[in-house]
Amino acid sequence: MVQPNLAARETERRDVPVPAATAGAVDFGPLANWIGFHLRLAQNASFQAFARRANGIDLRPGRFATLMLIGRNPGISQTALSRANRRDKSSLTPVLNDLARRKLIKRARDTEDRRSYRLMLTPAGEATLAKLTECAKEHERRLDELLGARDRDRFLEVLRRLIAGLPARGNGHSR
Amino acid sequence: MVQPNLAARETERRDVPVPAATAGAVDFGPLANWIGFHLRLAQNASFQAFARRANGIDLRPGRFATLMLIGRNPGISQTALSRANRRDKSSLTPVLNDLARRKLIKRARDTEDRRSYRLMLTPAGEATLAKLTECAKEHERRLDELLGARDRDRFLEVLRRLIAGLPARGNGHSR
DNA sequence: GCGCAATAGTTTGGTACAAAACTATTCTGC
DNA sequence: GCAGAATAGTTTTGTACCAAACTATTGCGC
Repeated sequence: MVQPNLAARETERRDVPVPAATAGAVDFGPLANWIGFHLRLAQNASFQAFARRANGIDLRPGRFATLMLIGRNPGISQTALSRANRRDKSSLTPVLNDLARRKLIKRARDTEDRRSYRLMLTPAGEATLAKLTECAKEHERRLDELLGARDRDRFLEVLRRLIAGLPARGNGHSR
Repeated sequence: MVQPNLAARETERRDVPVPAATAGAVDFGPLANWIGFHLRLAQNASFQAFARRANGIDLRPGRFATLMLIGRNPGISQTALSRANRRDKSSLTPVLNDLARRKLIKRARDTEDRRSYRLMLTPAGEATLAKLTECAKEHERRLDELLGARDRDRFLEVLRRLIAGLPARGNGHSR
């Protein structure tokens, strides 16, 4: 807990004015109780744990939601997908290019509105999605272990409240 | 509940053989109940809400934690800081360069170990930190409104459990 | 002392994202 | 029908991050 001085090892060192920082403990100040900070850490930890689990597969968690949304909504447009996934549509272009290059999705021009694409999974995409879904289920099971089923539900509900209640980019007043 | 103003206004388009995707509702499948997905959305929303609030100031939320940790731990080294902030040390270099360029922090070589720097705030850095802290307090108050004080505490506790329980990069045994 | 492992920080290369400017197509008012 | 607004997607630019390779300094074994 409280540090033995690493200075004392040597013979008498000079009385250096070392603050706690250099030793073990770091003072987080108000950070220690702030939601935002912990949200970042938790999201990060969850993301990395999932990525580690899905390591055998060639896709990272960011792509997973994309694949799932396409699989569940065949024919969806890029704009609708980007809204559902809460990512800017411009972020989607390179992701979809990559997924198409790997033959996991197909992009067909909409015959009625030739501006849009209609996205859908290829059989290979379905298979990859199934594998990732399995990884995600295990991941969620791990989270359930950590949280317990009852806490988990409340936790999810609170997350939803935050998501709905905080003004996202254009939210609050559409222009 | 959460019915963002999608383009649902003009739902009655022509009699296109449209799957649900193109119209208003998107099927999220299992995503709708997965913690990881909602963590990402919540973190994102919180981050953006904070950034919006701190708009007058020239610093974004990423820098805020850095400044706070330096302010609370004067003389801290870059490595210790990166560990506390859970960011790779290489990410820190450009951030600190920028903060130093703006005269918000000072970097002094440690006289006893000339490899390390000892970081501390300048008076301008203290002032900026104070302003940001005020923004963060308001932000947290907003979160409290959304969550209620009781839920908030449980929520924070659950976040901590996640952070501690999920294997971070090198985690499992820190030295 | 001398070499070698460990440590502090930087550099390089790559990924993921957003915002704004751009192209192509469709819709609306008249 | 045609000018201009709206919409779908792409490109460009800039930020934040990580991981691995690198430099400089320190500590360790002998």
